[in-house]
Amino acid sequence: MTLDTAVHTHPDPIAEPRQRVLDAAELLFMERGYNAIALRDIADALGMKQASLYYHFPQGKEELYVAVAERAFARHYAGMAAALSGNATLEVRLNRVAAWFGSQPRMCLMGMVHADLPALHPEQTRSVTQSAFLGLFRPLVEAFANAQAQGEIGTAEPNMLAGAFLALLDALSIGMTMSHTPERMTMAAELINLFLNGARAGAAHTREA
Amino acid sequence: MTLDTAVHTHPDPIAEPRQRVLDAAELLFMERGYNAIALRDIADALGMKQASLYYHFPQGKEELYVAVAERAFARHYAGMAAALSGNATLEVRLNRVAAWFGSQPRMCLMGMVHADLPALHPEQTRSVTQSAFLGLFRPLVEAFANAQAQGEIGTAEPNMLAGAFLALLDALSIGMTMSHTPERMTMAAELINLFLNGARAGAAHTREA
DNA sequence: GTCTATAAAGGGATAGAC
DNA sequence: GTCTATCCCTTTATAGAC
Repeated sequence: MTLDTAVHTHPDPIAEPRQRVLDAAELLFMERGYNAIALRDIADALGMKQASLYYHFPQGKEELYVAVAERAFARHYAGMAAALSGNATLEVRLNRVAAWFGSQPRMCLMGMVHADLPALHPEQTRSVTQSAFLGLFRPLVEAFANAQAQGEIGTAEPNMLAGAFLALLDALSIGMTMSHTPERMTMAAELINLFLNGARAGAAHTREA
Repeated sequence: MTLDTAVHTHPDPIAEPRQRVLDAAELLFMERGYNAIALRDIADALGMKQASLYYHFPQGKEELYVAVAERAFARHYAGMAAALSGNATLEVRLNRVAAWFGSQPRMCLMGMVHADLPALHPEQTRSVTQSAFLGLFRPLVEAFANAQAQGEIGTAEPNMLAGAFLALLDALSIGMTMSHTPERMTMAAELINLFLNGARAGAAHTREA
């Protein structure tokens, strides 16, 4: 399966510099958020002047941010599909997802939903939200629903499981940034282990029964 | 136990208007982040002019933000202590924590760490981080370590458990904002149930053994 | 304690040369 | 494709009247 995604299907000579801009912008936007980053910061990272960015993204900052987000979620759509494919157990799949997520530029999902999306025009907010749903949330929901059908885990709401799992992945990248990480993948595996044991055992929202 | 915290020990006639400013600022800062909120927004919410804020917080925006954060974490310090006190099971305690957290103004912890703290001067970053640690993180770490000593849960790293639990609480408030909530506390209880089952079962970071 | 007025800086965006 | 120059709006912050 072609994991290098649908982004550069043919090495369009006009599309390549655009990717360089997106790369630099993604690092900054995803690291510190839409409001914290000035176009000037991105231009500096590229060794160019702020005004030059308007050649590549005539609509300015918001267009650039949306393009960054859409591209990132498209990449995740492919990466998640690969991570969740095949006949492996849910545990193996989730560890693949964590590995994929960790291999990507840091993305603070919670911060994005909380602070970035509200700063965009409503239509853009909708679009980016949809991409995030398709790229990250839905694949997980389906994986959990699948595992339930196989009896691998209990009957907890798949939407909740997906949300909780994404929250843990999100926290993991932050925890890594802060604490002097005791081997990233070790902690990911421990977290997944914890999560899966919970999903296997409990399930239904009744515990007083 | 006096849960109305150590904030207004004596109704200082000079401290009250300050609290009103902090209240308005907290709602906005914690809801959308440091960079997204202008002093003007806060002044508007208070029905006053932007310049007037400098009477209460002469050092300006950063001082105001830090004061908001410190006060919020001090409140959490008290609220968490109350929620985790007594002889109840860990499950009851964690549900009390979730209830407490849900009763407070929304605070996007992940977004804060990710986007707000880096925008402050290093010394302030340190101070706020410390308050967050004391108010939220450490109490949970101790609760988990305690539960482990009692054999209530397995031997997973308490730091990791606390981080994961906070991440879930964080995601819960966001999930509530987005999806048309199927009863907030129900979902909290389900999440805690899942989390606890995981903590009870697994524990050690060895699963291939 | 709050206001008006204004300085000073920052950041998004446009025009036009090269 | 990138630059310089500039416009203009927003935001932080200060000065001083009331």
